[in-house]
Amino acid sequence: MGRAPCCSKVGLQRGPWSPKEDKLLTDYVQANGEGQWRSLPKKAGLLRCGKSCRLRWMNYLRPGIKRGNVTEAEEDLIIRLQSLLGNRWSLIAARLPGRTDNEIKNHWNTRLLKRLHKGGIQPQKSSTSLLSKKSSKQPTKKKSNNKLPDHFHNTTATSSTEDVLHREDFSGNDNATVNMAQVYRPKPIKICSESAKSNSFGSVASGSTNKSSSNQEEGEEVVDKLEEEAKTSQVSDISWSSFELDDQSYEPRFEISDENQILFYDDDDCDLSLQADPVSDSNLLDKVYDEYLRLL
DNA sequence: AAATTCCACAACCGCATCTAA
DNA sequence: ATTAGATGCGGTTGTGGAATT
Repeated sequence: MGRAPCCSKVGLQRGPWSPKEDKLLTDYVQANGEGQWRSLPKKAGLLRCGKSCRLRWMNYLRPGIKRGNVTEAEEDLIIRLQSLLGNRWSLIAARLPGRTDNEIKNHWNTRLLKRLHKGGIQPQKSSTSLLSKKSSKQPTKKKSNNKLPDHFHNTTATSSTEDVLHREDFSGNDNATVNMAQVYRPKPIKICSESAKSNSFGSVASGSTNKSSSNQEEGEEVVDKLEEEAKTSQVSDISWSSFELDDQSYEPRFEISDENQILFYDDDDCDLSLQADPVSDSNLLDKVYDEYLRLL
């Protein structure tokens, strides 16, 4: 079904926001909260379209937004997540506290992409992400997932064997820009075999970006295998720290720390000190996976 | 110093998805 | 089941400043 424009553009202000407009919007949202974007401009005395207001608030005025100075750790995380998720900028942004999807997207398009190309690397597009099975057109958007508890936002379909990757709750935690790229809250992640072996520039170059269908199918097999085991009441026996496929053992690119944080790490060439802490709660992964299964 | 090109980023646009009537 | 409004997302464009010629 087609849609009419979100608002009539007649008489509306466009282009860069003035400080006065910013203040009007900030004051209104602080007083009334987010939402109702369509009616907000009128109520706030702004000659802007609701979409524009939402974008301005989300990307620039919202408290806790970090601007500029993207650290190497953050860049590395962006690259890894992009190789894993494709151009799901909102998902990637959710793992970088204070960063917005727009900023990450811009950073990727203007810097990281060029850097990768310079290195002869062909980053994968959205349609070829390791977690993409369907079309490249917004394959995993499931808005209902936002109704899940904050710490367990599921950003993909949960009613089938689709790829699953959970959004974490990072509110109030601002540690991810230090030396360690941190991801908060363990999220059940269906791991493709190749994704488990890839990371950053090197791994992107090593072939995870040009995944053949067979490799993708391999990853899906792993996912299916995990689910199959879970269905046969062997959940507690599933180890998320490693798994096997065709007599080969694949190590994940992350571990879950005792602070419920997922820590990405490299195996050789990473200079980001992304060392994994030992998992102190041996049942944590099973609990997380249980929670994931309940959602299914 | 002026003109041109490059670059980074803010903002816009169209569409997908959710939700309520 | 259908429809329309609201929201969110990703791709793309416009623009101002920096760098280069």
